Amino acid sequence: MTAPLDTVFSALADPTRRAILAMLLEDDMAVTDVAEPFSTSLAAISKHLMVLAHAGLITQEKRGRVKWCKLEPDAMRDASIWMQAFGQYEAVHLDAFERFLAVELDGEGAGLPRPPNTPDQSTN
Amino acid sequence: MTAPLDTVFSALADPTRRAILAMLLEDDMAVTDVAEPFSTSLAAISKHLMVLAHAGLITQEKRGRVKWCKLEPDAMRDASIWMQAFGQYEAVHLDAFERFLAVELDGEGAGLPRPPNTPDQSTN
DNA sequence: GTCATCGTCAACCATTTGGTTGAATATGCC
DNA sequence: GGCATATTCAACCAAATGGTTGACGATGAC
Repeated sequence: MTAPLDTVFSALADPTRRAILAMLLEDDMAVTDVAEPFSTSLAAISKHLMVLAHAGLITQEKRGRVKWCKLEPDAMRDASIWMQAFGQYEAVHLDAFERFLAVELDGEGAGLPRPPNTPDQSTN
Repeated sequence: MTAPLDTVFSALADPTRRAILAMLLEDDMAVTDVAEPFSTSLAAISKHLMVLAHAGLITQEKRGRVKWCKLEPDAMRDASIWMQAFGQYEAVHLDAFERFLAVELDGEGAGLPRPPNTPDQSTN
């Protein structure tokens, strides 16, 4: 159950959050340690982490009094695939790509080329 | 001069805007035609188009009294690459996609990103 | 010239977002 | 128990976002 594209893309739209994800690429981290390099308050970072967790981009596990944050790169998969439909393939290749998509994701939520008239996926 | 990741990701965070991009995958469209399938006002769609243009995801050209919108998939490139930096460590699930990629397209340096450590681009 | 069409602008509104501070809740340590 | 550490909660604030409506400037058609 990957988070909706809305949630993932908007989580990624903030530079602080992207920087946090990059930090977590190295290793799991405690909330306090995540916050350390930033000049913003701990509470603000805590909120950012909640946004990331809500998007599925990280998971958090409390061990003792420390809450560990773990990167979940899989959560980017749908968004990444969605983008590649545009970024790498010109319309020529689209048909093949759609076939791929139909198998890989089931349409819902991807909002892809399924012709117009599907302005939205309710999951906001 | 690709738009900063902030701008691109936040442009993509809205379902209406993603739907618009998907429509433009088919063909260039006039503003009025872009707006047609949506229930929101033309002015609202016009704003969305401005956001997309600002992110570089589309370009607009006025011919006569009609303003044509054209998809600019290249603008997603940096964002796409950024995301793939995370995906590459658990490429297992991407196998199918990569096979598709290899067959359908010839790399074009589009290959997977340089290793982590390129968390962000300062250009905000 | 007149009229309809295309699209944006301006003013407004409600909601969300990213930030702050200070208090509160766990939990570990001695 | 008492204190320090780790994290969130609550209340607040300013700015941004997505939407609306009505007026307005261009442009094409007749």
